[in-house]
Amino acid sequence: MTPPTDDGTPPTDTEEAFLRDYDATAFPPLAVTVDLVVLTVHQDRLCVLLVRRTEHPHRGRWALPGRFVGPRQGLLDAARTTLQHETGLAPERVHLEQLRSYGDPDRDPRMRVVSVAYLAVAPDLPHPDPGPDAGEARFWAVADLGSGILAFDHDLVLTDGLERARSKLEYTSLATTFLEQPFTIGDLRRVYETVWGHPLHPANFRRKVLSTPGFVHPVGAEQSTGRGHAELYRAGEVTALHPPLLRHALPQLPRSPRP
Amino acid sequence: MTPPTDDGTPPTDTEEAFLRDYDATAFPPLAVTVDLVVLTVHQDRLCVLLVRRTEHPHRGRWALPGRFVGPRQGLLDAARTTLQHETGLAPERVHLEQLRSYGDPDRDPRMRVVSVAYLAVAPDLPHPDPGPDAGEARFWAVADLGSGILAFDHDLVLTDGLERARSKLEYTSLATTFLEQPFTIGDLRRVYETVWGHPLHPANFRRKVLSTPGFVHPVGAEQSTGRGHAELYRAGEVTALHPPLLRHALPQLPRSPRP
DNA sequence: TCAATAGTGTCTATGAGACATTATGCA
DNA sequence: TGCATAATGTCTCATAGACACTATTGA
Repeated sequence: MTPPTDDGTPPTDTEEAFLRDYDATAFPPLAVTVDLVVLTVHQDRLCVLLVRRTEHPHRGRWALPGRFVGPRQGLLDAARTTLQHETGLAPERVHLEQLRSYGDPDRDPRMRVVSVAYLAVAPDLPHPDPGPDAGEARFWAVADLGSGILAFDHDLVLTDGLERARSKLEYTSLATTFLEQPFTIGDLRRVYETVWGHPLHPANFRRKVLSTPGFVHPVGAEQSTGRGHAELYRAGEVTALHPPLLRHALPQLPRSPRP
Repeated sequence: MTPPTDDGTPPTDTEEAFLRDYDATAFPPLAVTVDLVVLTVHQDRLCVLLVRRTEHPHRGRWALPGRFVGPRQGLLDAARTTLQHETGLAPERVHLEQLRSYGDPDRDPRMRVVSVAYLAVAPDLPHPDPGPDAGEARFWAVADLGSGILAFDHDLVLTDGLERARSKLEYTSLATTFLEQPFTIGDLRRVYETVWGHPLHPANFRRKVLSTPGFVHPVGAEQSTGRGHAELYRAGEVTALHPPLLRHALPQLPRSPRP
């Protein structure tokens, strides 16, 4: 890391003197924000939380929820605050991880803004409940969003977030965070089918999930709503799946009618 | 994204007027840096590029190479510039990807600094060649670095970079970027063994690599240095490996002597 | 001649993929 | 009664993992 190009300050001897004389305001103005890709599955549709911008720039357009990072605030703190503010969800029920950062010099017309994006996965909300002063916020089905709709470079951020989520279903137990607990194997399979966008073979999916140690555990009860019966499970303690459940597998063929 | 808390500016009507009156200097001072985890394999050892700091803070300690991002500079540009400055490597021979960002408010004693870390993988250099005015820079074997050695939070950044590299060997063709081309299957196996830190079964490794379409292609020549003979290969066009080469596999058992 | 590595062949156990079948509860 | 889903069982094929064996070169 090279020192900043502040001019005229001769090198000092001790680190304390260096820091005392350090002129941080000599840097060109720059801001750091966090932006969130909050995903959920609602009625077998993959949905993302969007907010309508009430201020310039891009006033009136839809954008990912986000905020400026406070002067003494950590990045994850800022992401958690945004999540709480926009959804009201208890933080322990939401998966939250850093996605990547976006720093194109012209991505924000106001000034140089570097955005650290986070991916959040939440269970389906009874009411998608934005906070009191959060303005208009709602979940949109990802399939209904064309390109060029979102403000700033949020189309790109959303694309990266979706790919991260789809990829993490393969080798982690992320899918369980889309669900309320307890859930059935069929519920879990529908999460995979919805996020990946293609049907899976029910019998083989069930066998793979139950043969992966620590993925799910039975709670010893059954659900009798819906068709037939279904045993209930809770999420296991494992986060990394060995072996992984790979995409591009198990297209469900229509069954030929029996004679 | 909420608007900045600039006080006293009444809402304007058009986006142009808003941007004209926008006071970016009202933000608290903050800087963005890039830091690089540059990995290579030298003499069957996994090595990382470190530079000795010539300025406060942490003067005299070793750190990951990095720099402040220029006011009109993209993040990847800043990472490429740092790589060129510290190694003199042609950028097309180096794999470079964003790792993650670090934003603890106290990670730099000078001011609030958010660092965007990048992971670079380079082939073994004949001379680890730092630039003209780059100061002291050299590759260190990762195994020789204890914890608490590096400046700032670079121990954490290095740990994350190593895990990313180890993980990407499993499901991408990243390993080939550690090698000069052409290379032998044994060279490729030694990269895996060095980065993962445990021996692999030579015969099965060879079969897996050659049965993964697009991973490597034979160049139609043989190498006769070293023991025996070895066919030469170049990296294929594939970046994602299907199926992946999983870690935690193939410990090489010592062969019992034949009677 | 020996040692070390490259490369080939083969056996077995496991698991993926496909499909059949039965059980259960709702319309 | 019919249908959709849950759940179980079974068959086949591909491959991982292990190991034996030969070939080739340098010490």
